[in-house]
This record gives sequence, C-alpha cells and structure tokens, in this order.
Amino acid sequence: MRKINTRSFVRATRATPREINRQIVLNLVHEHQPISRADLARRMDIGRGMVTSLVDELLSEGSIYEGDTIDAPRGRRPKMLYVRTHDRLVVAIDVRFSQTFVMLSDFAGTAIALETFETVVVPAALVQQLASRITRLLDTHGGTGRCEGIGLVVPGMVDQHSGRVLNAPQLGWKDVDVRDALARATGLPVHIENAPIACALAHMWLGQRGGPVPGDFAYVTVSDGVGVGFVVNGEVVRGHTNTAGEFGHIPLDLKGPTCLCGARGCLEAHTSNLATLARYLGQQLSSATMRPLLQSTRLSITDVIAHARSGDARAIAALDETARYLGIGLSIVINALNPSEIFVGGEIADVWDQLLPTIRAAIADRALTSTAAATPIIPEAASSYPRLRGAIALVAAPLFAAPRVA
Amino acid sequence: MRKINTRSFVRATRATPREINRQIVLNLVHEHQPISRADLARRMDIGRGMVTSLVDELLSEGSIYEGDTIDAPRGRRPKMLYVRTHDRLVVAIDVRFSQTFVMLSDFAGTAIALETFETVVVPAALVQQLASRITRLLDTHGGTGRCEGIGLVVPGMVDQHSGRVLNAPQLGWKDVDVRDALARATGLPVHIENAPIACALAHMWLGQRGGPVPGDFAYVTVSDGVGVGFVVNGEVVRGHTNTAGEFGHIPLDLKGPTCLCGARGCLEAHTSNLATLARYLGQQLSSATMRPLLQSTRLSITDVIAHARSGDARAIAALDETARYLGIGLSIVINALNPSEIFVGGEIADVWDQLLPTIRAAIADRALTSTAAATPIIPEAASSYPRLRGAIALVAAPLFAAPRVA
DNA sequence: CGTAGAATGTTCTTTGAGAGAACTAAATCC
DNA sequence: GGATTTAGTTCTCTCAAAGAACATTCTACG
Repeated sequence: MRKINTRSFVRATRATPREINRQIVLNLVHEHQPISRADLARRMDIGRGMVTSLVDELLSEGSIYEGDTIDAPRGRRPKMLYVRTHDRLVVAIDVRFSQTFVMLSDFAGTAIALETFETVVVPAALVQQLASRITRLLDTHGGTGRCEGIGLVVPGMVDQHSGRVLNAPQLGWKDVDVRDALARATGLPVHIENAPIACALAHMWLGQRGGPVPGDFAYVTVSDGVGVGFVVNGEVVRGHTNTAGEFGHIPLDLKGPTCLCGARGCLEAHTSNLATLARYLGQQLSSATMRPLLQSTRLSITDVIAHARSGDARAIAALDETARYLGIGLSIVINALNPSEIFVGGEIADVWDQLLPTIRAAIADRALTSTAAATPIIPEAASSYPRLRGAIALVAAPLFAAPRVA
Repeated sequence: MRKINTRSFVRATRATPREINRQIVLNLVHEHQPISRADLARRMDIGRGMVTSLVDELLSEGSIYEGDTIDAPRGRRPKMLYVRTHDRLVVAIDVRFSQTFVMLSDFAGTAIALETFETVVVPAALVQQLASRITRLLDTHGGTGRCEGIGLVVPGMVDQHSGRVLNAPQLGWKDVDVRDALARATGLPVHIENAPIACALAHMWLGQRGGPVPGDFAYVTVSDGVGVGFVVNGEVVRGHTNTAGEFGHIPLDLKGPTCLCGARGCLEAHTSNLATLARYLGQQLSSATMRPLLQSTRLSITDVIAHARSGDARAIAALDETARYLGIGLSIVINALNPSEIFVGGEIADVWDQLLPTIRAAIADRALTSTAAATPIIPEAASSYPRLRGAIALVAAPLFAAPRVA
C-alpha cells in the first residue's frame, strides 16, 4: 500500500501498460530462459497475440533474441527466447583499501577478464589509471561486444544525485567526484555505489537461477568496517541522504573499545577484521597502534582465518569472540528490519562453519520471536567476488527495473 | 529502481492507466483541496478533458464532491472539488495496558465522540465490550454517515495475513485472534496494526495540510516499550514476518540492566517509561519488583514528568538520563535508516524542550555525518492521540493508495 | 500415407481510453 | 458590447489491449 507522492508523481499515459508488460516479459525471459511465447502467455495470463507484439518490440531493440526451436511432446515446436547478454559488456570496478579490481564481464555476470593493481588514493590519478586500463581491456578482450557502462564500487558513502563520494575513510576521501570524472575520461556511463548496497543489488538482480529472489533481505559486509545493504519491497534502501545501512556504528557497549569513528563500543569496533586482528594480537583497537603493528607483522585477517582452520587455539578464540558480536549485530538487523534472509560477505565467511554455532546462539539470545531467530543466514565467500558482481548489477539493473509509475 | 517479482506480479491492462491517474487525482484533491479541474490539469500535465472524465468517475462513486464556485481574477469561475469525508465514518480503537480508547471519527480525522474504559484483557470479553460500544456510538452519534470500517491499534506484533496478535506482552496475548472476531461481532471490516506502525501511517496519510509528506521517515514510540514504525519509498515497512521496527531490544550495554524480554541492556530497559520510573525510584528494573511498587506508590510516568516540569531535581535527573539513552536510540535509527525526519511519540514528548539539549548531544556523538546528526526530530504530544489517528489511517489509507502494478 | 488433434505463433477485428482540438460557459476589461 | 481570459465539456482521432480467427508444424493413429 504505497502512498502517491503528490509533489513528484509519474502520471500514466496510454503507453504505460505496454512499458509495464514489456518489462514483465523481459524479467520472465531473464528468470526462466529458455522460454517460449506460449509459456509467457500462460504465465502472464494474456493472449499469445499480445505476447508476439511485446516480444517483437524486445527483439527489435535487441534486449532478447530468438534461439532454436526445441522438441515438444505434441504440436508445433516452440521457438525459445533468451536475454541477450553475451555481446553486452560491463566494466566492473571494486576500489578497496589496498587493491583495486577491474573486471570485464558480460551482462549475465560471466567474467571475461580480471585485473588487479595497487589502489591509488589520489582521485585524479586513480581515474586516469582506470580509464587507460578500461580502454585497453575493451580493445583486447572486448571482441564484437559493446560496453554498456561502468559499475564502480567504493568503500564509503555515495551521493547518488551528484555521484560524489561523501566519505570514504579507508581512502581518505571526503566529497570527491569520481563518477563524472571517470565518465568524462572514458565516454561511458558510470554508476557508483557503496559496497554493501552494491552487494545487495547483486543478489537482487544477478541471483542464482531458480533460487529465491526475495523482495526483502539484507546483505551484511564484514571487512575493515561493517555495513548493511537492505532491500524492501524489491527496492534497495539508500536513505534520505544516502547513509542508510550504517549499522557498523551502533553501540553494543557504551563503555566498550574506542572505535575508529571516535565513539565507543561500536559494533564495528567489536567485529570488524581490524577488531579481530587486535584481539588476536592482544592489542587495543586504535589506528595509532594497529597500523604500524600490522605493517611490521604483515599479518592480515586471512592469516588469522588460516590459523583458525588449522586449529590454532588463539585464532579460534579471537574469531569466536568476533562471531559472538557478529551474532549480536545480526540480531540487531533482524529486530530492526525482519528480513526474509541475510547474506554475510567478507573474509569471515570462509570460516563460517566453525563460527555458526556461536553466531546462532547469540542471535537466539536476542531475537524476539522464534521465527525471527530462525532467519536464514547465508555466507558468501570472497571468491565469488560479490562486490564486482554488485558493480555489474549497477549497470544491468536499470534495464530490468519496473517502470516508475504513480 | 524496483525489481519486478516474477513470482507475484500485477500485469497492466487497458484499465491500468485510468486506475493510476484516478488515484493521482484523488490524492491531489486530498492534499490541495479545494482545487479546480483546471488546476488538476495543470498539476498533472494533462488536458482538461481527461480531468473531466476522471473527476466524473470519482464523483459518481462518491469519493469526492463538488463545492461552491469561487471568485477568480479573470475568466470563468472554477467549481471547487473536495474529498468526501464528513459523512464517512471510522471507529478508531486504541487498546493499551490500562485503558482502551474508542473514538468515532470522520475520514478526515475529525473526532465526533471519544470513550474510555478499563482494558479487559480477556480477548472474547474485550471484543464483546467493543462491539456493544461501537453499535451504541454509531446509533447515537453516527447521524446519516456510513461507517466504512474499524481501525484497531494494539501494543504488540500483528500478523497482517491472519489478523492475529502474535505477541502482546502488556496484555498477555499470544497468537490471539481479535480482528476477525470483532469483524464478525460488528459486521464491519476491521484493520489491525501495532502502535508504532499505526502512528507512522497516521503521519503518512493524515499529515498536516501543506506540511511535508515525506516518502521516508520514522516514528519512534516511547511508552512501556520502545518501538519504531518506518516508511520507505512511501510504504510502511512491516518485515518478512511482521516484526520489523523492534529497535527496543537493541543492546546498548551487554552488561546493562536486565530487560523484561530477558536479555540484558536493551534500549528499552534504558529509556522506556518503566525504566525512567525505576531510575526515579532508585530501583532495579524488573517486573517482580516494579509492579507491586508502582501499585503501592500509584506513581506513573506522568507524575515524574509533572515533577520535572515543576523543578524536582530527582525527576529531572531521571528524565535526563532517559533522554541521553533516547538520543542514543535515535542515533541508531538515524544510522540504520537515515530517515528524512523522525517523530517521537509518548509521554516524554511533554517535557521535550527540557530534554532536547541532552538528546541532541547524544545524537551528535554517534551520528556519522553532520547532516544525519541534524535530522529533524519532532515530538508529538499525547494530547493529539497519535494512535487513534493511526487507527483512522488504517481504514482511510487503502482508498488513497497507489494501485499495485508490475 | 493421410487425416485428426494439439500445440505454437501470427494476423485480423473490435473496443475503449488517452490525447488533443473544438466548442460552450461565464467571468473581467477596456 | 465586443475582446479577452479562464473553466469546463464534448467531440474526433489514434493506438494498444483483448480476443477471435487463422496459419503453421508437430504427433498419434488408423
């Protein structure tokens, strides 16, 4: 039951039903391909004549294509339809604290090429570096495909209107323009988004074939920070000034450790990778003490995880404590948003099985109902590149989105 | 950018544009009344012919009516349109711990009659009591108006599908059917909702004339519990199993006081009315010690507030501590949801001016950006009956909602 | 084989609402 | 008292949905 915003509404015109039904057809083809026109007619409860007309439109603009006819038990054989993805390319970029990933992919999320380089924190230099890599990638691996756009994922808050990065502490960026700069440098449309929201978008738009594509879920990222991207009614929530989902700085303990944000006892200060490392090293969490220590010991969260997997008691203890706090954090997400499921991304997903009992116990302690406590929680391994998939979704999603109406 | 749910979509038909535009007209009349057809045409950017046709439909079904023609500087005088509200009645019911409120109101939210009685906690008896009062109210005060439905607000979680109250600790209800029972007893459609969501609905649908009707905001209720109703993209968020918005049991301090829910350090255990009372009395918060004490001292939160207003230092100190924790709670809402504004309802709104500096300071400590810290926070006095207004909105809203499409 | 039956896909015709022009109504302004 | 302006109504035109009719292409079965 949505309220119509009388200050900004979209009136329906004679073309509106067609726009809506066209997108429904496109989405049905996307999720059920290969699919025949007759099947579309049955699923949509319209005549086959209508489907022919809608499909013709999608065919002529190249959104879908007609594949082979397939065998049928009786009657005329159907001509199957597919979404055109193989020759539509996307450049996906994931800028992280230490490294930047650039992937050339098709619209379906299939990787064509992947490059990595050390992150350049000076925005202008980064844009130039990216632009030259992108043109090279497209020249060497692009083939006959056309690049439809660039998806850029950054570790920080993004203002969707201006395309500026409002605050990215890991990069030291404050109110930095990269979207428009990269668009100018490459001549391609650029879509920018922060990491947790991008990961949520990936699950919404590039979810597993046949898997559930729920209209409401949350994606929790645990890395140097803790962020949440969440989807309500099939739409990602960005908030009034693009800062929704900052669960990382919710206090668990007002007298707890000092967080890098300056406040005390933040969830992030208990369960981020840095917090786990600090715990493992028996240190206080603070950028002053941690940075030099990490540089000298050359220790990273993946090392702690590897130690835990091979049975190191100290690593296990550190991670188990992290898991307990993560469980509390997840209970906060559950109580606040009541999502149908939660995905958890980050290095910690690689020791999920070992940590799950602790996490579940912490959730059970705090969830208000037994159904809420049983919310499915699905780890996502870093090896599936969730952020890069999010970057792809940024470019691909607008083509599948429902038209804005009313 | 909404994703189309391919498992449950609404196809557009030839009638869809009309349904959409009809609702836009209705909403424009609602928010700008009195308004002329010509003005509607300008606001919607359509021809006056189209408006005539849409308005005729709304007139013939009685949603709107034509008032007087008014003076104009030049040209033919316009005939003004109004939403028909005066003879469409709603029975609004607010069931609370100690008392139950029953209000007869028109569609615009104007009160016609208000009754109060001591809450009967046995569901069947309550339903019978309500039914007899409702028929009497309608007989004596109903006049020529027709009652369009009953809005029922309860202090607990509600399953919208079955209409059952899943859990209402204040009433001792668990999985109790009242919606359908009351509908059977009265022969009227009954809409049921929990208090924070209802209050949010009231602000969305019965917001002040000319005031902002934002598509995203939060409503925080502080009474015996702490709950949040929030709106995203013009739609209230209920969650997958109707338990979204339970911010009251987010921990502020894992070693803090034991909450009535059994966990420790919940926001609610720090900032609910009971917590304030316990603090004022210098007691631990627990139902075992508090209930007899409150009964013997006959002390309620309104007394503490009255003392604070007349300068009682102990009351001021207790409330100031509550305000500090409330500020932290609001910072959680801000960081998680980033709403454009937050309404705060509950008795504490009556000492808002005295507590505001403490609340603002607590928010500033924890909000991540300066714009987020500046989120407008608007207290709502109990004297405006926010819950009863929510009950009215439950009945009135469906008539103004955008049609579900795609 | 040849024909009935069944399923897919295309092409008609019908219908009804949006779009906009033309017209009527009712006021003010020289 | 006619020109002008604004509001509201009534036409006509057009185009997409709806659905019937038709063409196509397969299997099944005598």
